[in-house]
Amino acid sequence: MKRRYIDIITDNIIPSNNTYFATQLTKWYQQHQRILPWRATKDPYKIWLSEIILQQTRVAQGLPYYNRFIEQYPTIYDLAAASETEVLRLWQGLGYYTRARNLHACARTVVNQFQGQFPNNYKELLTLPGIGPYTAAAIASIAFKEAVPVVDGNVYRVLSRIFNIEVPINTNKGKHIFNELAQRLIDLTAPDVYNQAIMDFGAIQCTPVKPICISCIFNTSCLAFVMGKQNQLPIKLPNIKSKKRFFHYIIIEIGDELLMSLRKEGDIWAGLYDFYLIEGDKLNEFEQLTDELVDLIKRHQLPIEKKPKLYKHMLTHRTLYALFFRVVATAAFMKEAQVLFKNSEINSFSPESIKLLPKPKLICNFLEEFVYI
DNA sequence: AAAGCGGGGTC
DNA sequence: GACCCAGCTTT
Repeated sequence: MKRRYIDIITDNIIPSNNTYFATQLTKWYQQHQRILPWRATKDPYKIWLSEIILQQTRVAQGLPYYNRFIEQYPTIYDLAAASETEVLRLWQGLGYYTRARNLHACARTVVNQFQGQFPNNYKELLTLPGIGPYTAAAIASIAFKEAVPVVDGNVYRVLSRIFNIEVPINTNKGKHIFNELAQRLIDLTAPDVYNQAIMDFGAIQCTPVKPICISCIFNTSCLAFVMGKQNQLPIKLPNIKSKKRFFHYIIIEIGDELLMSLRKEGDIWAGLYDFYLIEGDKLNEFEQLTDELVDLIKRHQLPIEKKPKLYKHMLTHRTLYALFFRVVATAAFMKEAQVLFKNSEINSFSPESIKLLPKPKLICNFLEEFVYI
């Protein structure tokens, strides 16, 4: 009988139907598990919400957001009935805002096409917006006890160390091997407990830096620890270098209102509000900016106030440098400026209404520092 | 396969 | 500064 390549590799790591790992892990979990609000329920809505919030996000950072979302939207019907802007405002500060837009879209899909009930299996869950392989496995196993393994950052780390797997985790081959191994290790009778156990184990014991090997239940069988290389695993191909972007914001004041701009899809902060933005390949003074609105401001001879602070805003793969220029508009200026805004969503907002708009952290920082709201 | 997408914590 | 976090989507 022909054996698949993947079986030969994983057979070499661990025989199929091995239960030692799951048994030990579950025993550890019963003593050390974290008490988290989404664990006190089997409501797929709450489990789904927690999983979306926790994508690339630490529990400590996501927890207050989870509580606010449950308070604001106790059921999926409440979430589906909200506006996308309202959902983004509640998501403000958490980052990766596509998650919030997909969260909202998914709620509406479940309400409109699934009668308000989440599909109860991995394959169907995978078709919903914002639900990928990890999240589908988490919901299917935790809410519906389907025996599909979760493979997240914790699982890559725990398995790569215990079984000394040196295949890079951010490659298709790596993903395939870790998935295959995880499928062999999962407790088929309690996949919900097992999946949460391995993630808690990664978060509490087998941490990214300085894992607590001294008290680890696997410290006699963990191949990485035995070889003293737990800090070298998992292997990850190097990330791309961080690129710089240079933002020049023009803040246009009309009376006590400010012009705010709704950011479009296809760039960072889609769906959030900032100011009129001129991007360049370097930082420029106002006079050097080549832009229609700048020309208009010059023609009307409106005074420019350059804010003294240069903002340096670090994202994972971007470093943003931002300068802010303030202009007090006249009626004549605005009449001409409206023409330039015809293809954008730029409107004036009072300080009170600006508070309610979803905004990037950079813009929040600026507004706070210059006491605009 | 590679790139884009946030913000915060930690060393 | 580098790395990581209960990853997903698009190209």
